[in-house]
This record gives sequence, structure tokens and C-alpha cells, in this order.
Amino acid sequence: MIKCTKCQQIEFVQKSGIVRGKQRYFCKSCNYHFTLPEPHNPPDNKRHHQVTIMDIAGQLGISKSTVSRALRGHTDIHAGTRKIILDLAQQLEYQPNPLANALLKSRTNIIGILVPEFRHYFFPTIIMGAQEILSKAGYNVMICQSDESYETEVANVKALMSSRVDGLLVSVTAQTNNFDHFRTVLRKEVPLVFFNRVCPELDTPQVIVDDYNGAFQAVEHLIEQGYRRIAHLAGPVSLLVSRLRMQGYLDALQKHGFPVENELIIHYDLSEEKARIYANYLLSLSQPPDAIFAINDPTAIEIMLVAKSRGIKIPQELGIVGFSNDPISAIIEPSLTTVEQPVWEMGRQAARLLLEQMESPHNVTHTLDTKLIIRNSSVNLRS
Amino acid sequence: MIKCTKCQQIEFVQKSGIVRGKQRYFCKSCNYHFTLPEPHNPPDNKRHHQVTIMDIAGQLGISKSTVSRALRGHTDIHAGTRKIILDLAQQLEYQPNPLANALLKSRTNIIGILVPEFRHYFFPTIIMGAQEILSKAGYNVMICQSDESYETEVANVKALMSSRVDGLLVSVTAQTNNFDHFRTVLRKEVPLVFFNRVCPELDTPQVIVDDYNGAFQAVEHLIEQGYRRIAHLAGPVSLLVSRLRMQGYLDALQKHGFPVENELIIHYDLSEEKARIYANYLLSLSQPPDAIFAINDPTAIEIMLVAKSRGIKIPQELGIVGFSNDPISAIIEPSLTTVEQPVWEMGRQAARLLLEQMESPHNVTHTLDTKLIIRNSSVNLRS
DNA sequence: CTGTTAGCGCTTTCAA
DNA sequence: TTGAAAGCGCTAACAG
Repeated sequence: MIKCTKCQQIEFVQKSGIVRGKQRYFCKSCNYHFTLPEPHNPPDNKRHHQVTIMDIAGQLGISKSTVSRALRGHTDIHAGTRKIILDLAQQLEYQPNPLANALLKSRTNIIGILVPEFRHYFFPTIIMGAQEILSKAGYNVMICQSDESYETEVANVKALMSSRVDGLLVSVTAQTNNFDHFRTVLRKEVPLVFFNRVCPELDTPQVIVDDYNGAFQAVEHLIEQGYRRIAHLAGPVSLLVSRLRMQGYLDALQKHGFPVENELIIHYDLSEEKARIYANYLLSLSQPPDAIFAINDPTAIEIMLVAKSRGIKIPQELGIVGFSNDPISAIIEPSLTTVEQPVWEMGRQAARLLLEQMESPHNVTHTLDTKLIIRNSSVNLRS
Repeated sequence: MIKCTKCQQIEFVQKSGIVRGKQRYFCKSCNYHFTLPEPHNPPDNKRHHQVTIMDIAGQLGISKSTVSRALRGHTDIHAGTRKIILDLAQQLEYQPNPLANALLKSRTNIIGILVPEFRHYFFPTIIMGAQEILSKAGYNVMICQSDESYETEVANVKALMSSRVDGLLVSVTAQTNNFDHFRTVLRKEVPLVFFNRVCPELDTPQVIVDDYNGAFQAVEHLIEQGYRRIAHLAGPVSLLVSRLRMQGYLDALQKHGFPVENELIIHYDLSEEKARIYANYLLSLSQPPDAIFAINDPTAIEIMLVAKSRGIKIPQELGIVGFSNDPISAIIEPSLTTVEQPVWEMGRQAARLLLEQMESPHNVTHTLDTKLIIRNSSVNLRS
């Protein structure tokens, strides 16, 4: 004896075929087709079945739609019903399955972050800044590091895209000359923000610091300290950041009427090994430099170590300035003069910019200020 | 003329209204409502509709199962069909949607890594080691850092669990005394491996190094160098790693007949600030130590900086030994004697252990070797 | 060898 | 206010 779920009558109900293995009924009184609500039995084979809205609906004898609505906080739901649902959900430790949602909405709430390395202070700190903002906004973060390898970068972008990240925060490798993998990202309309090592030819939003002025001030400082033969151990030409710092270096020389000597300018791939090789090379020149401006602090520190091992006195015989204000630069002896950049803030800005992008795409470049921090590695005692 | 999709008869089918713009039919013979299966047209409103197996199936006029099978590389499929499918997939740049798969299989192919910080060398390096193994095994990595805060750790575990990670690699904070959040993880049968800062009371697999012997050798080395009042700036008692290094310290003292002086032993929370405070405290004692064994390199370096600022000569007036062989320890002056541990390898081992767990749960502890690296901060010139 | 179908967990129409 | 059902993209059991 089946009771119509609509009019609650029994006598007019007849079977009306089987759909999806479920017996369907038809009430001739109210012309209503229906199936009997089945209690949802959590499968016994899955040992730790995650609680689903169906479990809640089953126990309460209501439909999963209602549960969903209650959980989502929809307004058009009976207050009592909502309370019962919410209570049971709490009691059952219900946790919504983000995968189902992700599939439905094509949104994963995951942001991919891709950096060349995180051995040094710089990128980990940026990541922490970004994470601060992103997790507040409800996003998780998937971090990849390309290890300064173009191939790894391409593979990582692919992996992140295949994980369907909702956005991408990227700093490219020193090798990266081809940007097709990022074009693919843009083509699929995944928001993309570059920071530090950006990609100017791609017309995407980016966060950088005022590299040019930072470099300019650093080199001018060396000149003011009386150094006369200032070399620059630069990053690869492919990176805008290298080119900007280089330009700052060149313009500072020019402003003070110093000649540009090509043998004093070296572009390198930012590897520790090469830093050492080129530092040695510079210091072995027949007319070696009396100061070196390094593209960043790790480079500057390698130079210091090489100089020390050759018995060259810093800052008396060799002035050194780095870039970024890595904590080591305050610890090493002599302490390293460097250009401070707001690293943590850069991560935050990049994250904020990405969130904005996801709201409404628009192209901006945020440029943060830098500040010269004068320490002992560049204070020429002769002057 | 419409054929019933159920009984295949034509004569009993009549229109039964329109639902969602689709013509519905009703077969009076078998009492079956149905709509005509429509060919899958990729929606035009979604600008960048991701290519699905349905697109491929539609274009080829075959079923999506066949496409799925071809793509999965099943054997029981016509070679010609496979080729056509594979070719079209390539041409369309088909990328499988991992979300659908994840939902189906309840596997995300994401591993969560939770560390207390990644400012220093240690944890980033471990992470790189782990990533090396995990990405080879086809896993992505979601990294969280608890910033040495218990609350953040709990929140992170919750976030990672709600992201349905397939496994968890964890090093706890210095504050963590309550392990209920990890019990929840175990209850849900998510594989969990601890490394470095482990949780002995939880009966999970773990990767650690031989902290006891490392510490023992470090302190014995100080004794052999002629230091007589050796302090220990230790980590929090809550961490096994602190207790083991402490025990190594105590046993080395005992072996050589040195008294244990409680005022020379300080447990602290591993924050930079406190390191400075306690270093100052130790060096201001009426009978200050003539050597300090620090729980790790960052701590040792803080001590060195404090000592230097007080004009205390290292190693002549104060011997210092750290733990971990952070690259800074080779750079700072004097260079820091430290206990090397295979950090990268630790990450790899932890990852491998996790992968094993996911195959077949079993409880193991991997203990890696340590090695004392003698540098200048502990070579007592008086002896 | 291939097609049909159910279902992973959820939201969202549409219908009632 | 609630329920039914479609559908996100995919795999796999089952049937032919």
C-alpha cells in the first residue's frame, strides 16, 4: 500500500514503470508521478565514507536540495528546517566536498605560484606575503619552483593548468625567452600576474620595484665613495629586471662622466657556480674593478666570498653593493650595502592584483619603491 | 515519427509538453517519459569551453566511453578507432579535467606539506626534496606554513583536509602540544608522515635524523676543545627533536664528568627575538658559559651576533656549535661549527615514505645520519 | 570491440 | 517552502 507523496491518499496509486531501477508510482487522484524517497545508506564497502548532503537528507527524510539550500544559507527556507539541518551537519562533522563544487563551477579555489627557486630569502618571503592575502580571500596555494630551468617552468605551468588553478602568480626563470606557455594561459583566460621577473611583451599585470632607481642610487653611492672602476655582474639580458638595473648602472656612470667598459659588464645565468667563476674572472683582470655592483644579494655574497678567498680587502680594495636586502647581507662581514625592496609587500601586492584580475581583468603595473641601505662593504676608507 | 527510447515502439508515442525548452515525449505503451538524446553541442556562451571527451565523441559520432578508453590506453579497442580519437584529441588540445576524475575516484593527486616556516634554509630544502619525488610520482604539492602558530597549524590542516589532499607531510610548530587535529587526519585514513618535528605519541611513520648522536658529538667536540662551561640553548620541550638533542648534550657532559648546571640550559620557542634575549641572558650570567651548543643554526647565528655585539671573541672566549649546516654557517665569520643533516634527502625520504603509506599503511621510522662539521666557531685557540 | 548507463557530490533550475 | 532532475566531465560495470 503506497501513499501518494502529494495528496497522501492510498487508493488511487498505481505503479507506472521503472525508471533508473526505481519503482515509479502514479496517483490517479492528483495526477502526480512520484518515486518513494529512499533512505540513503552510506556504503559499507567504503570504510570512511565522507559525510555528504545525501546522508543528512536521508537521516532527516528530506531532499538533498533542501539540505544544500540550508547549508548555502539561502533565505527561502523554513527556519526550523534550516536549524535541524545545520545541527545535524555539525553533529556529523559534515564538510562539503570541494571537488564536486569545483567540477560544477569550474573553480578550484587554488592559486598557482611559480618561482624560479626558493633557496634564498627572496622568493619564500614573497610567497608568504602572497599567501597571507590569498588565504584570507579563501584560496589555497599550489607552489611550484622551476629551478631556473625553462623546461621545468613549462612543465609546471602545464601541471598547474591541468590542476585547473583559478589564477597564476609567476616569476620566470633566467632562461625563459619563449613565452608561449604563458600565452596558452592567457588564451584560456586564466588570470596571470607576474612579479619581479616579469614578461613585458605579454601585456599582463605585474608587480615590480623601481629597479632602475635602486641601481642608479647604488652605483652613484659607489662613485661618491671614490670608487673609479665599477663593474656590474648583471643578470641575463632576457630579464627586464636585469636590463633595468643595468640601465641604472649605465646612467649613473654616465651622469658622473665615467666611461662604460664592456669588460666590466658581465651577464650571467644567476647560478651560484657561474657567480663564482665570473667573480674570479673580474678580479683577475689586468685592470680589475675596484667596485662591483651585483644584480642581487646572493651574487654579491658570492663575490665577497671569492674576494675574501683571494685576500682582497673589502671595502678598501673592493667595494660591493648588492640588491634586495637579504638578511644574510646584514650578517656577513663586512656587512653588505644593498638596495632594499619591500619583498613581503610585493607578494601581497601581487596577490591583491591577481584577485582584482579575477574580478575584472585590466592591465596595471605596480611599481614599489626601493631604498639604498649603506653598510660596510662599500664605505671606502680611502675617500 | 518518434521511437520510444525504452520499448522502441513508435505508435504509442505522444508529445507531453516542453521542459527546459526540450520536447518531452510519453510512450503510452510502456508508460515511459523521455526526451530525445541531443548531440552534444559545445556551448557558445562559454567563450573558452574546455574540450571534453564529449566534444571528441560528438565530432567522431562515437560514444564517450570509447573515447575515454582510447585516451586511457585500454587494449580492447580497435586500433583504427584509437588512432582517430588520439589524433583528434591532439588536434583539439584535449586536456582531461582532473576535477572530474578526482570527484569520481576521491583522489586529488595533491599532497599537502605543512611546515612551521620557510624563511631559513632548512624547510625549503626539505620541500624541494619532497617535491622532487612527489612530482615524479605524478603528485602536485600544496604547501602551507604555520608560522610557528598552533592555531594556524590547526587551520592549515583543516584547509588541506578540506582540499581533500591524498596525503600529508608535516613538521609541527614549536607550540604544538595537542595533536587532535592530526588524530582527525588519521581517523579519515589520510596517510600522514611526520618529518624533523615529529609526533611520537601518534604512532605514525616519520623521518628524523640521529639528533641524539649529532648533539652528543657536538658537545663532546666542545669539551675536547677545552671548553668547560657549556650551555645549551634548546628548543621547546614539546618537540622530540629538542629532547633528543638535549639528551645528547646531557650525556656528553656526563660522559666527561661535567656537572649539569640548570642555569646553563634554556628552552625557548625558536623565535629570533627570544634567541637574542636568551643569548644576552646567558652571556650576562655572573659565571657565563665559555661555549654554547645551539639547537639549530639560526639560533647559533643569533648567538654569534649577540656575542659579537658584546665584543666577545669567538672562538677564544666563546665556542659555538649549531645544528643543520645552513649555508650561512659557512659564510658567517668565524664560520660556524655545526652538525650536518641530509636535509634534501630527508625531504625525499619523507615523500617516499608517504607514497609507501598510500600503497600499504605500515609504521616505520627512518633515521638518517648526522655528521659533525668542524669550522672556526669552536676551535679553541687556547687549547 | 563498442555503446549504455549509473554515479562521484553538489548546485540550480524548474515544477509543484 | 520543498522536491525532482539535470548536469559538471569522467570512468567502469554491464550488456551486447
